[in-house]
Amino acid sequence: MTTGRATPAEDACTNAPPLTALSGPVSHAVSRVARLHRTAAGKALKGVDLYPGQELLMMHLWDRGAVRQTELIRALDLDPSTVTKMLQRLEQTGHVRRRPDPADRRAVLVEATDESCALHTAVRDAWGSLEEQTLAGLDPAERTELLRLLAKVEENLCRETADCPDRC
Amino acid sequence: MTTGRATPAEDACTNAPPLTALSGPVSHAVSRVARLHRTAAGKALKGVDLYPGQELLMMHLWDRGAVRQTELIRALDLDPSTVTKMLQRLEQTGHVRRRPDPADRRAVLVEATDESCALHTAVRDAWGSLEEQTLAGLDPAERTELLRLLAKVEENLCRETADCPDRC
DNA sequence: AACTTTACCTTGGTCGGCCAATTAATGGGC
DNA sequence: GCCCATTAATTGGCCGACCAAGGTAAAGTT
Repeated sequence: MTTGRATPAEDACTNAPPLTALSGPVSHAVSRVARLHRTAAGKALKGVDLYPGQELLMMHLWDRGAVRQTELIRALDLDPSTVTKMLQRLEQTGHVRRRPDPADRRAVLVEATDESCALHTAVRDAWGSLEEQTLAGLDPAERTELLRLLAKVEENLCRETADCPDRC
Repeated sequence: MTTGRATPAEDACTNAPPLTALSGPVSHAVSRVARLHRTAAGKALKGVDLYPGQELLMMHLWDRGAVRQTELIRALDLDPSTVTKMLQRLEQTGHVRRRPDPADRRAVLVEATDESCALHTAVRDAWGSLEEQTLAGLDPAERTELLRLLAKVEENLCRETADCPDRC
């Protein structure tokens, strides 16, 4: 099998019977949709001085006020180091302020700056239109069905991964 | 409003009426599912010497044999620079080989190395079980429905973003 | 009180992604 | 034949995300 020529693309490896797009249709779809969605979010947030991902953190701060970093880590389900670095950048761009927690000298309290509040509505609108764009052409029944199925999938992935002590 | 205590979390900003989780339910769900899915893929690929994202590129190479980089860029819908860097790393780890395209001196032909073919089935199995884990508890009708809705969403995001000259 | 464990955060490194700008080769119009 | 637009890749810089290790402070044990 090493010397035969066959069709140019075939037998590159073992004479593989199946093909990419069929091996995990939903998995592939999730990947693509996620990246497209993130890109779209990035564009929607273009004029807001926020990078995709930061808006979720800011939303949480706008909603909950001053919180300690651990809370963000749990709420956004991110790695601690990720949050640290995001906050460093957000602090540098003036969207966030950090101060030591008087009640626990290990902890840090984080809150949105007053200036950042100007972005609040802009972000809300951006996410609104993003949601609308995402769901265009889906009737209400389909939307709730999609949400239900995604929730189920999320639970599947979360449970089996088993790194969610309390979120599930 | 600076001195009042109110509820601890409220009025951090404008007295915002709505709240994070409600602003874009599907968008949030997509984000979370995507990250969980990616993490799960990473774990499944842990013993395979591949990082999440690389497996899709390799799958394409295994399926199609030697292709030029442009084809990967279009097939995976990634930025050219992303593909370049991924290939540099994959080349360094010995999974991929690059050689100049004799027909076009600008282009580069990429193909999976023979060694990488050992991973072929492992990756296929990993994605198979990942797919199964993702869809656990969904009956066939729900699966096809999910797939259909995701395709619709993908088209929405792809069309409006309008950076897909031919893919849509 | 002294020791051990646990919790909170940071640092350094690596990857996948994007954008902007560059180089090099091809191809079309004239 | 010559110039110019197009296409193929690369480089550098940035961000989100992860892991592994480290340092400090709090809580629990004995």
